[in-house]
Amino acid sequence: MEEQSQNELLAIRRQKLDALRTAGIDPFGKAYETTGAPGHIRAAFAEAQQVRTAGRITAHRNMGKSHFIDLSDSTGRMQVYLNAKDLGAEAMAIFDLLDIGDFLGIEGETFVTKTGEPSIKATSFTVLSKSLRPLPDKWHGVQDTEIKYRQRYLDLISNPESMEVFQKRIAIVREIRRFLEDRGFIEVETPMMQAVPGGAAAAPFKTHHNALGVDLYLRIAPELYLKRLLVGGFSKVFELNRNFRNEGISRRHNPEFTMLEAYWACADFEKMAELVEEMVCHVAMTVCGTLTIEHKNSEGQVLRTIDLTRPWRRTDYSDLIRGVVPDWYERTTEQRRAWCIENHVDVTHCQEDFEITQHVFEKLVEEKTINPLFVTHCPKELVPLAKQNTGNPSVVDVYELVINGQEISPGYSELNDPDVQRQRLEHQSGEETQKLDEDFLTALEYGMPPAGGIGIGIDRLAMMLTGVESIRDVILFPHMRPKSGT
RNA sequence: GGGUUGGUAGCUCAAUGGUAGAGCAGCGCCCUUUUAAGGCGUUGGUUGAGGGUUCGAGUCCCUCCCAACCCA
Repeated sequence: MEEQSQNELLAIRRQKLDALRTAGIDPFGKAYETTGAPGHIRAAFAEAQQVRTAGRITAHRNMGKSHFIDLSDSTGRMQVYLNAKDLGAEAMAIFDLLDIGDFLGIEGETFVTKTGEPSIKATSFTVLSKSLRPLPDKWHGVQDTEIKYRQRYLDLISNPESMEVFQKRIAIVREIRRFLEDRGFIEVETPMMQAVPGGAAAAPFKTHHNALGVDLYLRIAPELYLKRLLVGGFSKVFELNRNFRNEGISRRHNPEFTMLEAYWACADFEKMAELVEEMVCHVAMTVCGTLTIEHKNSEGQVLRTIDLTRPWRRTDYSDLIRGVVPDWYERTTEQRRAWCIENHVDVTHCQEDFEITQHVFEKLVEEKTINPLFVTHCPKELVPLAKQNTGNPSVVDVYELVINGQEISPGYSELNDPDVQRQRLEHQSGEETQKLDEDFLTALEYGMPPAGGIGIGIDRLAMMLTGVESIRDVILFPHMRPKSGT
């Protein structure tokens, strides 16, 4: 409060607030019926219509006895024309107490100005909410990344391109749900607080339930619960919600992120690959209107173009490795290590063979793959929850979908042999291991149908489809270190 | 955790170690079809925080905080 009274801009707005109250106007008004949102009226514009709309004042062009303002919300903007003759001196005195940022309801008739702008000629206005702080620069918007992320509302108000990205993300999620429901998948909700954080190998967030006196973990994946539902008789299920991983924060990682997992009884990883291919193309067409996605830099130059045209490439994991180092699988561990050091792929001494190979894959295949690529038959150590290949038990029947240099989606033929599943979970090796969920193994013993399963990182999918380079740009409120003293 | 870059007015940005500036916003005046409206005038700063060097620090040095990017 002290800080506020020191700032002239805030003090002036508070003076106007008081003046509104003195004039008998409630600066924080009540419900206001409209005939449409600003953007909708503009999009379906017709002249000489009586309309009521409401929005935030985002621009003010003062011509003396007449004024133009823009009213905006997430639907867009609509210009309103106000003049002293129509509104009267009393109303104009109230109007003088308004600022950019205030919420205003207006009633009037639509017309087109002589410059061709669809407008509403106001016959009355209603103060809906006073803004006590000035908005960011009307032309440049918010550029400071810290403000964009910490005060996302300011980013949404002043940067239309940010609003557009989030509208697209929302549409992507909606279209995925629609797509799956159209194909008979049922959306379910499974625990986010789990006694054993299973289904993936990642550090969990720990919490405590007081009444039960037990530690619980925020889920790192819903997989083991969705498979219990396959046991329970659901044959097509999905869950589209948050996972939590207590790991690093980066351009590609947020501690909480959105994941789609879907399971289809009696299907396999190849059928799931088909499904994902169809789904991503459906989403791209409905949300972006194209299968050609351009990623541009801040100057508007195209950095890369992603072509989602079907069919997508499917290639064996080992063939991709051989594409990089033809005699990779004929080499000894030490020879592989030596190759990595020569080629600037970081390896450590505690890493096992499959991990070294995986590093080569990530650096020299994954990061360089822009167009969709299904990488099939990965080493079994990487995927303990998938069925082993009958012809080659060292690999599993899975795909890993790579687009835009990132893993977007894994798909498995799900392992449903309880004994093999126990063994695979108990004999995991390497850096990452999963905990044993005994009840999950019990469920498998009751019998789980063969099934295909997929996961899709929704944030990364949204990044790919909207052309942004940071996961923070597709998450409304990305995690930041709390600011001390505030 | 390590490295690089940055933090200056409400916002967007300037400023060889030598009086902290501009545009927008704000405030005042003019203007009844503008749209980054225009014209004239004008207010606004503990330069992220704290130390140090110096006659003098936004600028150089140290510590810390926050952020972005790269690496682990």
